[in-house]
Amino acid sequence: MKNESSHLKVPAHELVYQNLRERILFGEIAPGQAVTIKGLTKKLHAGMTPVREAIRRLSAAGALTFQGNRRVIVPVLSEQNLTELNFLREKLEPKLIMLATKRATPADIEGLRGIDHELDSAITRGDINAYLRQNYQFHKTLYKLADAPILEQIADILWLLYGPSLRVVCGRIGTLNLTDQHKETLNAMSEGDGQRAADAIRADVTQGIDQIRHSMLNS
Amino acid sequence: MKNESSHLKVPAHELVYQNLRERILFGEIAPGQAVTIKGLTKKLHAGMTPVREAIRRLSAAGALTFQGNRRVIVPVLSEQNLTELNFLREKLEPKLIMLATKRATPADIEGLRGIDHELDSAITRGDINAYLRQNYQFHKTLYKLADAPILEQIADILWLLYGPSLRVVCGRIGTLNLTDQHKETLNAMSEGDGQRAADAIRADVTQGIDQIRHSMLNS
DNA sequence: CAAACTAGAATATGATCAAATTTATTTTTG
DNA sequence: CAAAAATAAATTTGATCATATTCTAGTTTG
Repeated sequence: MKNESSHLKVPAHELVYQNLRERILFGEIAPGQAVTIKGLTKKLHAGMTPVREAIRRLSAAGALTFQGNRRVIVPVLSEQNLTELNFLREKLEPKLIMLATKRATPADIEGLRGIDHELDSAITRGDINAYLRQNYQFHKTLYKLADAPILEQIADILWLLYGPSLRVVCGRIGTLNLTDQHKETLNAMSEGDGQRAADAIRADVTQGIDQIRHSMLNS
Repeated sequence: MKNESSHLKVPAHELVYQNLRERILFGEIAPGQAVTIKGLTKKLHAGMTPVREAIRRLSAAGALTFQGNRRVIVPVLSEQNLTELNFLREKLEPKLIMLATKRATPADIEGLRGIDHELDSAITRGDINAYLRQNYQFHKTLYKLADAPILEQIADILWLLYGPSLRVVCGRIGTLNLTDQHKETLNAMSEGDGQRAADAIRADVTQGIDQIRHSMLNS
């Protein structure tokens, strides 16, 4: 007899990982800020081993970097880093959208509209945290629809590199100046026009990176 | 004072990571094969914590995957995975070559010719292990020349996904049927013709993936 | 100014406990 | 009775922690 899908016990190291990942992804730990093992064990009420493993996973993804000695920080993006990120996201996201468009059901698209609506609401409320989470959620949902595990894996990694800086930008310029191409993307998707959806998302990506780049210049 | 070696203090977890990474990258641990913590502690004469951390890092990169329960294996690529890998490598490698071409000195190109020569030698000797290492070395050297850390990071991850299967192919068809576009790449580079170098490397990439795909079909 | 000291953080070990797989044993059933 | 199924014991492996050791950086002191 197998134990059905009853109680799936999630190990501590996994929980710590997810917790820390979100803190980084949504800018709770700012770029440049150090992360210590001791500090996390206290903050997260976890043992040393789980924290250690979570840090290793995130540094393997580039979300944390070793600073020479034994210090670990959330990396600060350089101008060149942004160019590289833009290059990759500009190729990846349109591809993922095209795959997603082929597979999306009307219900899927409806779900995406719901997320986008929450996103708009967060923008008008000026709720940065909700904006970041909904924006991520929108893209992440598309990745899952695309059903392309390796592309999704890489896209996730890129988001970990790019997310923290997005928070910095929003903290600086607020949410009101933010725009997105999600409506156009969704309209194209519901017509099954993958190419147009891809173009829209490419604009969305580049716009996001440019906003970070611009914000970095006058800082 | 530090008495003995003024060498850099490389932590055990780093050594274990590098060791395990190479074992996976060059197919010493075949796709589908399981990796256990206890097993590695014995084989590598290391403690549990370092082994554990190395496994986390590699599974964060996708070089190891959790198989439901608590079993960890080197993943077996599906047809679709190969398509995704090809898509990414086909974008990445040409870009890296173009960047490398801009920065390469004659000495750099000479070094690459040396590696390529070793590679040819390995092919004619039928030395699969040397072939895999020199082939990786060739590309890795180009990545470093490009001086684009994020692109390099992603390229490294892709290599971890694709390397193990390359070994399987070579074990099946030997090295004699292998070809590469490295000569053409190097000639183009030394003329500063990044576009031509990019085209050559794109052919190299696609050819490599196709060889895996073909080998997978009749297995 | 530099050598010695010190505090704190990271690294590493091995023990312990829990979960899962394997093997052995018993029970059921055709 | 033998084959299959179910159960129980044994073994392996993973998760976590407490503890010891090693480094690093900062401070004191000669």
